[in-house]
Amino acid sequence: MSLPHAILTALLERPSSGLELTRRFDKSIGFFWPATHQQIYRELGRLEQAGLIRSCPQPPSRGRRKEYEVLPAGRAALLEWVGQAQDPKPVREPMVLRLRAAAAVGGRGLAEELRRHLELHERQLAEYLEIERRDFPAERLAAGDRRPALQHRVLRAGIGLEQYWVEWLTGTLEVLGEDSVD
Amino acid sequence: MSLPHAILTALLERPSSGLELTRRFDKSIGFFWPATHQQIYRELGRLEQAGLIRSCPQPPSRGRRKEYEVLPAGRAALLEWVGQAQDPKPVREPMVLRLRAAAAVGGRGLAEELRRHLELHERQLAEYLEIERRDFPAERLAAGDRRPALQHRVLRAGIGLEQYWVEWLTGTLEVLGEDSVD
DNA sequence: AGCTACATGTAAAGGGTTACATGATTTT
DNA sequence: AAAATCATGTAACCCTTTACATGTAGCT
Repeated sequence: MSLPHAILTALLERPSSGLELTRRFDKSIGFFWPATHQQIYRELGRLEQAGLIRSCPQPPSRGRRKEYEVLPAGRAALLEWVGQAQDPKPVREPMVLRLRAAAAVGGRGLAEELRRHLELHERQLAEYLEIERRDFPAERLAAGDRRPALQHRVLRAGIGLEQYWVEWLTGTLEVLGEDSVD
Repeated sequence: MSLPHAILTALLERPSSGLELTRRFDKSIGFFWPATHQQIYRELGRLEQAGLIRSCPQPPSRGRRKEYEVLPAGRAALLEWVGQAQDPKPVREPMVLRLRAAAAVGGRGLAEELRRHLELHERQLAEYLEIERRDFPAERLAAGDRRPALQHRVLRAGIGLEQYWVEWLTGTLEVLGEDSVD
């Protein structure tokens, strides 16, 4: 049940239409919870029916822009969700599986894939670092108000994860390169 | 399409019945691709129909143990999958979302949740390190044959990820603790 | 009027999760 | 024989993914 709460958070940060939300997801919240426009429209409908958000009172029609904002009940629901006990989502990482499969059956093409992934993760890392430079310059970090500090921790989670994969992939390529893989 | 290949890998390492596979998943492959017995039985049926595995020729009946082994076609399919181009799975991490929601709406209960997750990740890390001590003692690492080295990289992925979450959660708790969170 | 971009939505397929159902085997 | 346990399997639900469909607005 993360998507509806991700949407509530995004709408609290700024009221938006469905497509606008989709685009904002693509470059911020979506880093930790990606969603397509289909998912977002469906959830917007449910959230509105549940009375947690509302669309601006306009005659609704198919192709017309609908702007949503969070109602007090939505804010309350989000606040409750924040403190709920929820176990961490289990990891699902196919690349690691493929390495294990390669250990069992051999794998000629794997090194190339590892290099490709390394490049993808390096690119994502660079994007995160660029956002950090732009949104969290040194002086703001010293200021000590809580909100930017928390948002910075969110970004830091992404940075650290990408750094980790870069490191792991590099080390794995070294091991793989030590002798030819049949 | 990772689950069928995870199962093929496990069956190559050792032919097993469905329930046995489920238990083995719980303590090795499942660390990177968890699966319940329902998923596993469903996939075993599909893999058998596809001619990638076979069950020992016994009169099949509902409650009787069925042992599966990989056929040559299955090994070939796995080998092909290993080298295929597949983008990394996008991250989905609710805890990071919750932190971002807390930045927007406040969050009294979050610190407790962060501490609970910290403990869970510390426990998982300890389990991985125990496995490493048991299965990859120093002398085997020096030997230089490839297969254990690759399997060690798999375990190392888990260790590094858990270490990372421990570090991130610790740092986040510090930021959160600097002042009270409303 | 036709074209393009914008915006919302529907449909179908597949995987994961949870709860439940049933047959076989072992234990008491 | 009853109970507990092992083992396989069904069913329903939800979420995600992909492809497609429809309506609106602005421009030429």
